[in-house]
Amino acid sequence: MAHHERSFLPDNESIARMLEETSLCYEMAGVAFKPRAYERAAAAVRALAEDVCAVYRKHGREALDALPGIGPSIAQHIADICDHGSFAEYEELKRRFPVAVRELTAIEGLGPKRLRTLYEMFGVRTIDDLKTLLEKKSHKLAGIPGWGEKTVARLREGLALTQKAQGRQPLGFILPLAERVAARLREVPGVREVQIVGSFRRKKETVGDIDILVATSRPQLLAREVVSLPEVTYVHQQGPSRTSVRLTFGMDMDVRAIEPERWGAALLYFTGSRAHNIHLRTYAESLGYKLNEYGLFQGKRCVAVRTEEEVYEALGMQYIPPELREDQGEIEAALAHKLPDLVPYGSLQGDCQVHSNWTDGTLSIEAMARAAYESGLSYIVLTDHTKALAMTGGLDEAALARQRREVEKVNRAFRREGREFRVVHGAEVNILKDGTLDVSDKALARLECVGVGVHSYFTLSPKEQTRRLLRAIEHPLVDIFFHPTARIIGKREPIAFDVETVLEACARTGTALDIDSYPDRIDANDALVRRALQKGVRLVVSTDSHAPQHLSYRELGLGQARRGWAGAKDILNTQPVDRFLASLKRSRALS
DNA sequence: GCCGTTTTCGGCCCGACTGTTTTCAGTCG
Ligand SMILES: Nc1nc2c(ncn2[C@H]2C[C@H](O)[C@@H](COP(=O)(O)OP(=O)(O)OP(=O)(O)O)O2)c(=O)[nH]1
Ligand SMILES: [Mg+2]
Ligand SMILES: [Mg+2]
Ligand SMILES: [Zn+2]
Repeated sequence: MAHHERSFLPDNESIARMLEETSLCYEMAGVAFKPRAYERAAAAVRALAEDVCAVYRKHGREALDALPGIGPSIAQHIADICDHGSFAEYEELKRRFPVAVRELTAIEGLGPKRLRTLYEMFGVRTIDDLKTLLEKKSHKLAGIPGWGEKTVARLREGLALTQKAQGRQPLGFILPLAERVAARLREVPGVREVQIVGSFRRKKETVGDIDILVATSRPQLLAREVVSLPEVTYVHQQGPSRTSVRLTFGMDMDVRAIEPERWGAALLYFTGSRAHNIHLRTYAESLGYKLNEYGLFQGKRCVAVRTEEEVYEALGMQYIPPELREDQGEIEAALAHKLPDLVPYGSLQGDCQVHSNWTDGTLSIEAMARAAYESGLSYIVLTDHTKALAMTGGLDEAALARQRREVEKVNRAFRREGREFRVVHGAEVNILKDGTLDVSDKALARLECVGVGVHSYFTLSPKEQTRRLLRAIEHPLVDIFFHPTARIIGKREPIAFDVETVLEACARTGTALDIDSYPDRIDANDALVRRALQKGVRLVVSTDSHAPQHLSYRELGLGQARRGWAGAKDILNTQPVDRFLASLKRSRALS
């Protein structure tokens, strides 16, 4: 085939969406098992740090086939997408169901089967079509089997609610709200234990809803209390064991009640992920067990239920930390007793990216340092912006020199007080369009730690962007590559570059990759961390704090590091300051 | 369509809530 190479390759997200659409169309068609296969393949594409098309171009179709959940057929489909923008089966399904399946099935209560009826009987292809049908022609639905009055009313409400929904939100922004609701539930009589579970417990970068598990002796009372919480604006469902509601800030909340004795099995179920649960249950079945939220059973006999540890143990596995439960190889690793020792929470000794009011931070260097000290750290790297970021009052070489004297003054104060804390003088230096930096080498050499980041020219071609990043990473005085994709969740797409090449450059030069923990950055994220570790890249965790309350975001960064299978030894700032400094590129070059 | 857990061919997680189809389908967690 004379295949002309497309210059703008589809990104992983759009490929994953095509695979999901295929899955939904097969569900509409009533085909069994293929939907799950396409759904798994979509998840595999999303879990990839590299562009799947780049993998295909570099390593061929076999490399796609080797990915878990992707076999020969879907590998060919992906190859076709990369080469031609689509694949035959997809086009065929879209001809049969020329319907906005993802948008329409996102409506609460509307799934593939009902959508098929709406399309085939009333020609509903879009949300607007559905609105018209429900607003102006709903009499047409009367008398259709399975479309009673209440069903139609629920669909109408579902549509309105879905349009008002906020969508996925950064974990760090929603966590305080979820904790407030959880605290209220702890006050309900009969309640023994309350835990926020689902994607919160797994520390996913964004959360789609709030899932709360409650151990209680009085489930009915709990349900009544849930629906009368002040934050609740709508009740989706209310049964003896599960209540589902919409909250004031546009998120849904699922509360699951369970008998206290069944805590472990229920926690396992409600923590997920769905893919992890399915895999675990399938494996349990192969051993002759049945696993559900009430326990692990052999016939009628309950084999394990009290704790998650018991359940994993009974299945012959190591305990799998929640952050790994994505069906990305953790079950196989746990069976082989080869899970990594994940970096513990609370194990950071320093914060590698902190701003002061010398640029766009809110506090003085000293005040920020004291806040960091109080929060339990023993050092921060002060990383104010440099001059190309004019709107932040970025520092030039002279200002950096003045700032150094201030840093030393603060450090002397800590020493005088006998407090084990120091400010490391660094900067967040801009990578210019051509990969050069906006500060002279002489000034960089005088700093103790230099981080670089992209703050401009976000939309260069992947080739240009890669060349730009390589030049910065290869600079001998650059220690850390900050927020590597520069994405801002909900606001700015990640920059496009050749991930493999850039990570190899980091590994080769000893440049550390940053996990920026600010909630709408989370950059590097889980997928990129995992790929970086496979390439031998070293990491740091930073908060990008501009105010003292941001310092606690470092635990989110650790959560993401854990999701990327990182251990303490992979993260430079789990070390005390001397060893941290000695492990930076600039020091290693000297020794 | 994928995969090796019993199986390279045969099986694919399991349960809650809703509406209305008197026995279950659809949707969702
Ligand atoms: N066994 C099983 N468990 C499921 C299924 N769907 C969801 N769960 C469990 C695992 C999920 O983590 C948990 C909560 O469901 P959610 O839909 O809220 O998903 P989750 O919180 O993982 O992600 P989210 O951020 O809400 O999109 O319920 C399923 O199909 N089967
Ligand atoms: Mg959830
Ligand atoms: Mg949920
Ligand atoms: Zn920055």
